[in-house]
Amino acid sequence: MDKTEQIFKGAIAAFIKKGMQASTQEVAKEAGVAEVTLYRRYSTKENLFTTVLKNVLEKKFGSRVLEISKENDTELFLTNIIEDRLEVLVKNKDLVRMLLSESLRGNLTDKINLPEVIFSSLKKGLECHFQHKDQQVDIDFCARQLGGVFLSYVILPNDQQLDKLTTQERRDIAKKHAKSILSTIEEI
Amino acid sequence: MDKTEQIFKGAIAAFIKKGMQASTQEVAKEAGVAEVTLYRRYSTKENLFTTVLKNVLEKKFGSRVLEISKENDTELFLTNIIEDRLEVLVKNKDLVRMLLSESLRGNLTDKINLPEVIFSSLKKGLECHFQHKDQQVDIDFCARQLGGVFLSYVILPNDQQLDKLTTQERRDIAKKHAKSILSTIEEI
DNA sequence: CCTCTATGTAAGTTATCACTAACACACATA
DNA sequence: TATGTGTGTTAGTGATAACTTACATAGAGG
Repeated sequence: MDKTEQIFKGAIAAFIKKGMQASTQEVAKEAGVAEVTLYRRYSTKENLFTTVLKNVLEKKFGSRVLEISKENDTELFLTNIIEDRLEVLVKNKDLVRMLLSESLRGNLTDKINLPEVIFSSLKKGLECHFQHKDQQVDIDFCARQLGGVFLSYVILPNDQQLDKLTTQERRDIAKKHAKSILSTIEEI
Repeated sequence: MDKTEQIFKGAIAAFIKKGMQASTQEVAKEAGVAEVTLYRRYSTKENLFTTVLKNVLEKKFGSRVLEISKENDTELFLTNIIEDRLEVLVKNKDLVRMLLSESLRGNLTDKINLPEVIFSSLKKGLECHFQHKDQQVDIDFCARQLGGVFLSYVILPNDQQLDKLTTQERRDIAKKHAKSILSTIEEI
């Protein structure tokens, strides 16, 4: 089996369990690899984690936002973007929570800072959509509302287990949020 | 000066800087107290932190939600609740971010788990308000929307420094969010 | 003056952790 | 066959941290 793959998986597993405080020993154990191998390949623990996280961020959170933003109907566009991102975030809930926890602590560089990444990608999508429609909108406010929706499902308790709902039920929820956000958008 | 006060302040300062990983040495230094004093009083680091945090949560985040929920006009009620909580959260932003970070990591007990505390207190306020009005509303969805607003301002990057706005500007923002939430509430 | 309580100082214990060094082995390629 | 590359094993270093122990001191109340 590919050793790099092995190490990445082990590092993520350890990272999810303990955050950046996960010891290299734990990572090695999870990965089924000698501890010294990690140092030979990545020199330091910090380098190991940033390497792994950059990779994960691209692979698991790769954004379809720009593609979605071509949809011309704003309510549909918002619904799609919420549905899409919500699914990704909730499917990787543990990972997302750890990334949020670490970025709140200021442990992450800009490139692996999830709030930063999400927020700017949302803004780009919104800009693209509304530019297309020649509509002037408070992009920041709108992106903040969208971000708030995601954060609420990742952080607040009691989630009616979003991943256990049917596709249609999830879509209904996304639509409800979309309508709410739409109500604050004023046409010129 | 009161030693207990001193210790609490030092502990919070250290906690804000480093989270629960702050060493007892650092706490002692911040508090201007001998390290061993902390152990004599609180036995363990964990006990020290939970004691301090319970105290802080009551003192700094004490809720006016129930009082506010008596307001009969729903838009006004929502605006007030958003304005009130947003001010508290943003004024203690560093502390809030640390509390969120630690609770995401599962390091906190229920009683000092900020998302838990905020969410349930919001739900209580909403229940109270709508019961009063004999109106049936999806309390969970509504509380989640409110929570999302708060989280978005605490976690997402914000250039427009909420605490630097005038009272009126902040109120306008609260009102905008309130209207958005109101739009999802249907009367019977 | 005596005693009790809260505190400080200083030293030490035990554990963990990031990181290194030395050696051995397996395998591929020249 | 000889050599280099990547890996595992084992041991070790130096730092830090939670927590303890022993002893000295300062102030309050009897």
